[in-house]
Amino acid sequence: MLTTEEPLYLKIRRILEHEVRNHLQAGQKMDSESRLAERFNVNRHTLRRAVDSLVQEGLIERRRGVGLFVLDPPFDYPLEADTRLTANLAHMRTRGQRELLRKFSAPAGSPVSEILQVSPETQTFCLEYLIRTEKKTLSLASHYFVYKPFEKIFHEFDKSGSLHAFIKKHYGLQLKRVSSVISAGAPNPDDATFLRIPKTLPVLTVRSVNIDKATGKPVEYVRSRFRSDRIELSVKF
Amino acid sequence: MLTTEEPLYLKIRRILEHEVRNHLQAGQKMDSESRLAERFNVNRHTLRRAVDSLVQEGLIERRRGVGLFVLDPPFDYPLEADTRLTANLAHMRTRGQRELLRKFSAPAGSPVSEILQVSPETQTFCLEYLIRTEKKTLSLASHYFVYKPFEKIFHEFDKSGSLHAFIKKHYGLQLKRVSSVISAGAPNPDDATFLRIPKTLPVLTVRSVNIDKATGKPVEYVRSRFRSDRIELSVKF
DNA sequence: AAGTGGTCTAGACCACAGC
DNA sequence: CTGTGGTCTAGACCACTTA
Repeated sequence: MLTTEEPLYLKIRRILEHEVRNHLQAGQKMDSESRLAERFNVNRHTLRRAVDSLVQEGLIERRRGVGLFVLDPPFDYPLEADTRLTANLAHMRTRGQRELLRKFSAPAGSPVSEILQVSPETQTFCLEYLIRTEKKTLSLASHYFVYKPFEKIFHEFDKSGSLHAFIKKHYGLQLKRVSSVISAGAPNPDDATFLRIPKTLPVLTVRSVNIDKATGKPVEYVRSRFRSDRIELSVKF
Repeated sequence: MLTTEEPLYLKIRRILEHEVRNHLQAGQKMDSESRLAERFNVNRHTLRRAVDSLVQEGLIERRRGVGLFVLDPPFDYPLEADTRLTANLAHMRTRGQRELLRKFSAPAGSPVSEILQVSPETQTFCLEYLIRTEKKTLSLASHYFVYKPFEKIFHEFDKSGSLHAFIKKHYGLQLKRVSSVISAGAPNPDDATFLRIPKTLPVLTVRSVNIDKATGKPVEYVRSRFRSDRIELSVKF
């Protein structure tokens, strides 16, 4: 079937890559593997190999039982950080819209309970936001509080205003960030999906604790995950 | 043939990886794919998939028409999530020995010249250190200075003391860090080699500028790259 | 229940390197 | 020539997601 030519799966790969980059939108669902195999008149294994290489390069994503999906193109994967946005770590300002992704309530569990200094069984809740500019996803922020006195936040806070302003207004507490810990690593699957990035692109994770200025007690635990291709963090001294 | 277990090719992969890492020498020829498939009682395609992943990780190499060969570096592949050290970003202290890797002198060039506020042709030099504890590599630090008044550092400074103390003693300058920018990404090939990490493990990069406290002029530019599996950064407020 | 991606088998032919 | 890795096909069953 071949005559010292380019392998079939590479040809298909190039066609698919072109379509993904130029004609499909990020997040869009693609044809299924069977359908694509039919279309190119190849065995599904051959088609699969082409898809493998696109997945490997982070252009598309497989979701088991669901289908193939286009990821955000890592076009702005530049050597230099000139196109990258800089988030100010001290104020944790990321210019961008905030969109509530999900909120849920659960027992504190292992990492959160120590940080908020409560027992692991204590009910807590979490507000999770996606931050983006225009159509570009930037980061994911998870805010943890103990449920007990702060349920008003869980039930009444809407994204429009400032979270800390809401807390000051309803609880009279002024929050203060005491420390942040910065790490880097592969995203967990959920985060990768929401941030629309391949699992090969690292995320910058910032974990910080906000205390009540008056009592010094921890009130809020924030875990933010930034796309490392679009965000860098700056610290002033 | 399967019972909700680990896929066959992953089991085989683990066995092969163990053999390659522990029982085979670098450069050694391995059994052929057919022979290995026979040995594990699997189809050649299944065996091939196991081999694929080892090739992918750079442990072995395929030579068409010849065979499989073990490659040189049996890099350790650690997932040391909880054993991570924390470096204090404010003082940039990383507990560990510092070892001079290389030093060189060259025109400032594109990124350095703007930061040190000199022309790109201005001669500068760089001291590069590897930081580690015991046998564990932690980070890589590159210190840039303009050559003009600071050549004494280049020629006389030895690793034993503190760099900033040396500068204060010989130049009467007190350095002050003004800002740091933190980013994450894949390591460049050189850095990966010195840090002894695979290209898939992200590094945390901190770029900071130290100015002369008196004049406010930039004196030193430091670029540090930390293994993201062993180091996280902490910032106090 | 239907459709999707994930794994595995069986067999075939090819291009390449070395004897 | 023989043996190697590289590609391709055909068909099967599985686990997972969604409706």
